[in-house]
Amino acid sequence: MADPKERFEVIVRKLRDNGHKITPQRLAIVGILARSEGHPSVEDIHDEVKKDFPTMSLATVYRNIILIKSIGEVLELGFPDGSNRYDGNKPSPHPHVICVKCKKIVDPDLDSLDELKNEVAQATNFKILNHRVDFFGICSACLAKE
Amino acid sequence: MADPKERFEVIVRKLRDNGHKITPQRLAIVGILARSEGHPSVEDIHDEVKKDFPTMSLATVYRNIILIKSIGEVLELGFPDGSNRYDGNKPSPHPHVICVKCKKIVDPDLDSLDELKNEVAQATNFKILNHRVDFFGICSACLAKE
DNA sequence: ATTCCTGCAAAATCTTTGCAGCTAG
DNA sequence: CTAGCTGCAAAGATTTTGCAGGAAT
Repeated sequence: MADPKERFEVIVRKLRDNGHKITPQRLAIVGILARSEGHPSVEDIHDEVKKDFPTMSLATVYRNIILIKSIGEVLELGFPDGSNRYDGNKPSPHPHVICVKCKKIVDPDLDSLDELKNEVAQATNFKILNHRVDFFGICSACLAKE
Repeated sequence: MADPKERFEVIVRKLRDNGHKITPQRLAIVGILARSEGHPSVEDIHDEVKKDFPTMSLATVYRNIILIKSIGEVLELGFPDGSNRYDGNKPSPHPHVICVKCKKIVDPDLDSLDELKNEVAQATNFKILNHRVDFFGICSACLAKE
């Protein structure tokens, strides 16, 4: 996991460099994304930020997430059930392993991924720009409970 | 690509075996899914089916897709932009390669995928049940146009 | 000072549900 | 017959937008 403080500073600098204003609400949202503990949903972020800004509206959370997505500093993970989760700690595409029981999300280190990407490029003649690689299963803790 | 006729029969039989009624509307939807030409969206399916059943409602398309998903005979692909596409021709999870320019979707054969899956299981101690592997890029045709 | 941002509420999507009538088995 | 299916319309859920006041630079 990247250092949240460092991520926070990187994102804030990038926002500033792109001419966006640094408001307290925005900073609060960036702070949560920089940590991205547990890959929060929009609602999670809203709830969290309301502790400090009780009047914060959902719309503002959405608008800031769109903004931060647009500068490439948060990764959006849409799931089959329609829910979205966010990762601003490690915003470049990386594989996820999701427990279908407890919803825990793990970020594994995978050596074979580059190999797979090369194989795809070769097999299809595409220029690969991006990817989304997720595995669904049951984590060891939930397996033990059965 | 699997033979659409064969896929059609497999799906219909499975519906029948599970005690679902075989209505003309249902057959029309199954027929489109069995082909899944171009990985259609709900709207695509609705438009297509309306040629034969002008009164067909969107709700019926949704309900049948949910039903056919529940028997595991169609794969739902949700995309970052919120749109869903369907594949009833090859309903088990498989990698996709999507052209971000022309939206073409290609199904590559990838040898390294099993290897990757094993690596994931080993690295995380998860029991892997399912996966979603998509690559985004630019196809050779669109590359040539630039 | 100006431009951008925020909060609120309304709008826009997309998907699901309730219900009455109809149809396959 | 009768359980399940369809069409319609209304309701839900989630995300986006318009606008007026307010804040950052």
